[in-house]
Amino acid sequence: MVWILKAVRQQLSNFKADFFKALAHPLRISILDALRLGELTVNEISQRFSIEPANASQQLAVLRNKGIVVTRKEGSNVYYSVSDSAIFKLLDAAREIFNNHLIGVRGMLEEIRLEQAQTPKRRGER
Amino acid sequence: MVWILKAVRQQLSNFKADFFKALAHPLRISILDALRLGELTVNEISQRFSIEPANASQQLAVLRNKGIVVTRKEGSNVYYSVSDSAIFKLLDAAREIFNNHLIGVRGMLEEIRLEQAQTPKRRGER
DNA sequence: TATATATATAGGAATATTTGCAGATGCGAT
DNA sequence: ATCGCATCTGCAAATATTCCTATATATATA
Repeated sequence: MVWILKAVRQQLSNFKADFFKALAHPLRISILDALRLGELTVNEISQRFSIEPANASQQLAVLRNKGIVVTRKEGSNVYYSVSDSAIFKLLDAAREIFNNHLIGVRGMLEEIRLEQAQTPKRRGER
Repeated sequence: MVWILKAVRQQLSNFKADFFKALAHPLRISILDALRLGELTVNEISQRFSIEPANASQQLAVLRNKGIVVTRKEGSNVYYSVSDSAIFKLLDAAREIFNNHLIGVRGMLEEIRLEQAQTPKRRGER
């Protein structure tokens, strides 16, 4: 009957992996950071990050399907908020790891430099 | 000059996302859990999880590229260990979230059920 | 009722990831 | 030097994800 334990452990790993997969997207990370200050509607998020409302709704759906965010409907608006402050604890732990080891900072600066060199931004552009 | 801040924030989100992406794999989650008790060689990991050594090495390379694990070479063996105990803090935070909300438990049971019923595969089911 | 707004979902093309396997590399022993 | 072992890397097919467009649904307003 040991195979049951193995199967459960494997399934647990699968679901932890799915959970991290939900976090493994730049836009979704940014959205969660924005939700630190409180709930936001799809429209507000789409405006804040200059993306299509459909795209915002899609990314929020990914977070919602994993239970990371919850919704509250008011009129025709849907307010999204983080379901559990432990989520922020997790994000803080991630930040601590970044601070400890400066993972990828050199590469990050390099990428910014390349990005600007490829598509030079004009003055006053947001 | 505001675009610099935006670019930095976006790059930070990119790198956090890459970090979570490295965690977003069942095998890599299992490997990190196994590394809680101390360092392991590629061979030990491949035996413990019944996978090809090449596969173990590949998954460890993903973790190594993100600085999540570090290596120590001794003879022809390479010992892997977690680089920062904050990693375990993060995994614990993830576990707390799971315990708080039982994220995906319904889906987990569902998947186990489907796995058992996989032999007679049904139409229209994912 | 019709119309506009807010959100959700379906489909598809472009892109990225996973997986297993073959070959390459490095190291110790003979 | 060759052999055996441990590890790493490259390749390619299968699979999954992203992002966009179009459409659907629900709600408020005129």
